[in-house]
Amino acid sequence: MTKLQKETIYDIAQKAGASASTVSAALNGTWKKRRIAKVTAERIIAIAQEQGYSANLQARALRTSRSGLVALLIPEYNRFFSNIAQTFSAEVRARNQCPVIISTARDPEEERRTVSDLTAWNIDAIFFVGSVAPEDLSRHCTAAQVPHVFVDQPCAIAPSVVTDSRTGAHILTREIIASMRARGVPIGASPRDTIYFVGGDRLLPSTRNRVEGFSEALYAHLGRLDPDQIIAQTYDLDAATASISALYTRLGGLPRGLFINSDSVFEGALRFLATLPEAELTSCSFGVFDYEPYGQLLRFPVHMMRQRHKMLVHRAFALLDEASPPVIEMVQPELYPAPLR
Amino acid sequence: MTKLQKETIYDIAQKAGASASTVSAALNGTWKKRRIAKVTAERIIAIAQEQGYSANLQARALRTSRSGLVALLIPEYNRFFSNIAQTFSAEVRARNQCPVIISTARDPEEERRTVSDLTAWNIDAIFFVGSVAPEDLSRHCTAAQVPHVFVDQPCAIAPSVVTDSRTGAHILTREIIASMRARGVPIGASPRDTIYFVGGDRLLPSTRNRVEGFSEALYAHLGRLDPDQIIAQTYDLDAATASISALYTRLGGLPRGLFINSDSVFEGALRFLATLPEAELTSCSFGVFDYEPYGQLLRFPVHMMRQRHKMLVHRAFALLDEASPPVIEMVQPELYPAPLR
DNA sequence: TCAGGTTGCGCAATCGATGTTGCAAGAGAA
DNA sequence: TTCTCTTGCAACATCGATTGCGCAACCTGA
Repeated sequence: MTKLQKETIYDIAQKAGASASTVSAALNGTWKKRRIAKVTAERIIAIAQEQGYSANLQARALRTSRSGLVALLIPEYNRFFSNIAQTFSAEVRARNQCPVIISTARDPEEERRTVSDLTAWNIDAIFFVGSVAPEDLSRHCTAAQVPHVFVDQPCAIAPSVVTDSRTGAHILTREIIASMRARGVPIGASPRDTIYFVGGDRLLPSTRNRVEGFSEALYAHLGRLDPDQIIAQTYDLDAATASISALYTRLGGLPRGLFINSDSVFEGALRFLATLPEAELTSCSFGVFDYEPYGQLLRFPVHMMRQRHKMLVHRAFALLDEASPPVIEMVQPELYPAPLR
Repeated sequence: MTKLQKETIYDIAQKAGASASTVSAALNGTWKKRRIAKVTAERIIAIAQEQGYSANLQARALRTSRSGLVALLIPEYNRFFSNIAQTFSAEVRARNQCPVIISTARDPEEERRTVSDLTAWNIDAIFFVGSVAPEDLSRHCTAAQVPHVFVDQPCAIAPSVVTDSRTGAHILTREIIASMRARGVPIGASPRDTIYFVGGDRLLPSTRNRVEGFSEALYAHLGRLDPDQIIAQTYDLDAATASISALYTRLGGLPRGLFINSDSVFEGALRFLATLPEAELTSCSFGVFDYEPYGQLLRFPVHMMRQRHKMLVHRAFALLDEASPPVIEMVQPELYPAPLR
């Protein structure tokens, strides 16, 4: 082992009998531009290698005001966001930058603080996934001249890539209806003989669109829709448990159809559902707007809409690269129907 | 909005009619030490606030050689690691530092590169979770004088906090045995009438310990154990699917008991299991060394061992804080028996 | 009134990498 | 031989915050 104090380009310069600027040029690849002799560059590179030199990135970032960091902000670590994170990391690495992933717990204050932190770090770009207050964040980034994109939750004043929630919800709802009909449910005959929408935050565009798609599809089939059928105040897991439980009490049993918004809501719902006898569960057709592999193995049929996380991320990078104006790009989700039994 | 060029302490200094050093002291709280008048400090702070000033963190880090960043390295984003990440983030925030989470895909090369990157960023501390080559990484960190802790996968030369896999596996195995006995399985009567251990990498300590706990418990009950019963080369999801499928073919059906190592292996296994008729599944007692809430809702009974992620993280911070010597601290996991039906 | 102490703050060096500018040595042309 | 290019490299200022040091003004007591 060498160095107690970390090595600098000056140390390398001394060892190579060159100046710091020459070393810098040799190591960061600009030596050709700067007319450094090939032999000199190679000698320096060899020495740096053997000394295990690595540049002080703060110094570099301070000088160049570019950090090589790209951040991803997610609300929490559920399956969907984790998938996004995975794809994101790979993509950033491929570009020779460093991915930084931070969860902000759906807290607007936390989001703002994090963005401030990141801009203070001279972050090169920020990806916002499912953020709560897009416009506000976008303004911050613009002020700090940080390129940014929104994923999954659109922003009116910045490029965004979102799942086509409305179409997806429409299709998923029709799937639930088909499943109910196949089981001979007299749709609309009683308050229980219809579909309820549970979870998410109505104030957020993605939930709003899902509610719309759901409503349209159900209305198209039935000609009416009770506002009671839509329970969408929060993505919170515990709240989901409570909602389903309350619905069960109110209806005197499970409804015949449930549209569940997001996998965390599904997980919350399952906590309550687990307490019910099997027959109750199999009498209800479930649709989940998210994909959860375990869903296909449950004791009751679950239809799922999978968001294409890879596509979302790829398109987001594309928009960043082309320094896109504020547009909203749609990506269609994929239906995973319940397996037949 | 203000500034196109970002503000510096010099700008603030000018506006406050003070020097940069005074501004610096006022803003970072050292003004008392530096005998700056309270009124001066407050005036400066007020101006900075109203200008929306935020310090250039590279400059600070360059000068102080402390970045305020704390990193967490995880192999991938599954449920367990995501939980760890969540707990970690909260804890780091509470300490007024910035959490950075990076997944390294169980690739030793990637791990090394990431550690180099991080030390180049003057990272304040690194948490390694489930890392593949602990000693090597630890040496790197020590050379770069970066405090670090290992979680879930122990390191011989650095403080570590791990789940007591051996005891946990022992208990889980006994639970599987009890479940088989309750169903009247003649344990040991035929190759199918026993338990198989699937998944994980035997070369890694945590898997090795689980294999040991498993073997002990089974041996204690049966007095013998066939090496064939242990299939542990990888955590890979696809490989798990293949392993279970192969096992099924080999035995001419599912075994009566399965010890499944980790949730990703479980997910892989389920892909194959989903293709089997229900009766096959309910004839097997499952134990999973990980916790997956959906597990309790599957069409067959699953016993689970939950790792206490919060405790793991808390203890890891404690070891860091006390600049602990290389010790291995154990945390007991919690049994989640299959719900009765 | 003067030595000694305290209070309040600014000067300038520094962290390590970058890039502009300029200088010297050699190659070719006249 | 002298003059112009080209090649190869070093000096030095710079990015923005931090911090050791020192200076001036004021206070206190003798």
